[in-house]
Formats: sequence, structure tokens, C-alpha cells
Amino acid sequence: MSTSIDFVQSPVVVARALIGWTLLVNGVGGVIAETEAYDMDDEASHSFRGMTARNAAMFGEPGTAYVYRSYGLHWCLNLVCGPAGHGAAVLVRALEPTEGIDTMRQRRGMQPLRLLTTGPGRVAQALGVDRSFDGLPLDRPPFALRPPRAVCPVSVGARVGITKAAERPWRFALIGSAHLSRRL
DNA sequence: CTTTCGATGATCT
DNA sequence: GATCATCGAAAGG
Repeated sequence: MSTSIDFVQSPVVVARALIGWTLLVNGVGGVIAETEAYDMDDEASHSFRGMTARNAAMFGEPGTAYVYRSYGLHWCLNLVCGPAGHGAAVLVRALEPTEGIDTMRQRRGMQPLRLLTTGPGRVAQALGVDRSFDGLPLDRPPFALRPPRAVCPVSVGARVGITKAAERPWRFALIGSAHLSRRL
């Protein structure tokens, strides 16, 4: 098992590989339980029509963050991957909370554990991620990534909440996790 | 349990 | 002017 993620790979490979890793922001976070891949030749991806002010970070260095606002209300955190300039990223859709649970509860309005980091908008809110984290490298503070302790069983399925290219099996989830945004 | 719908604003056509 | 990589509350079985 490797000790770091190679972000210079396709978003599908990275999305699969990330399941089971622990993602922390300023020491707060948990085990990645659900991810989705987005690529340049993918109609559902923000990068599909080329670089814009919003998605510029998607075309930056692999191993950095891409943060965007969703539905005018929520933030969503992506991990940029593929060769630099490729416009690929992995959306972090759910975590199993492990570190800084009290902090996450306060940020989320004292929600039950189950709803702290289940869904991309909730993950960003619980970890305190907003646009100011856009473009930041993932291998040093405020971010931290720690490898899984054991091999993780992973399922593959269709992505969530999109209308275009919805059939691509680009959603990955930790089998048996109680913190998935949708059932397998 | 499931489905529906409003909130809310940046982004792109 | 339309479209959203969502969430939470409310309504219906």
C-alpha cells in the first residue's frame, strides 16, 4: 500500500484510490467514503467547455484543491488530478467523521453524526472549506491526507445529481459505510 | 419509508 | 434567461 496518492493519473483511478484515505482540513475531517470523477471530455464536468474564472483551479497542478459554489448555497471540494492543465478532478462526496467531531458539529448546527459529512455540501461546511481554499496544495497545511490502515472494499456506480453523462460509472464508495450520500 | 419543492446566487449562453 | 456536481423541510404512502 502506498503512502501517498499519485494525483497525476486519470480522475477515475484517483477517485477509486482515494476511498479509505483520511482527509483533514486544519486537523478536522475523516475517512473518505464517497468520491466522483470528472474529466475534460465529460459533459457533466465544469471543465467540459474549457477554462473559465470559476474552474481555473481545475486546470492547475494535480494535487491541489478546486472549490466551487453549488446552487448558490453550498461549497463543494474537489481534488485536482491528471496531468497539469488536463481539467480533471475528484469530487469528495462523503466522509466518515473521525477527527474534530465537536468542531464539525458546531459548524453544522449540532447535527447527528450521520449528517455531519454525508454529501458534498455537508463535507465542505463541516471541514470549514470555502472559496479561499481554491487552488491550495493538498500535501501541506491546512490540508492533510493519510493512507488507509487496511485495504478497503469499494463499489462503483453512476454519479449523483447530474443530468448529462449520468450513465458513466464514475462514483466510488466505501462498501459498508454508514455515511454515503446515497445507497449503493 | 419516499418524493417533491423552495432557497439562493454565481456562472454561462 | 436558464442552468445548476445540493440541502433540508414538508408532504404523501
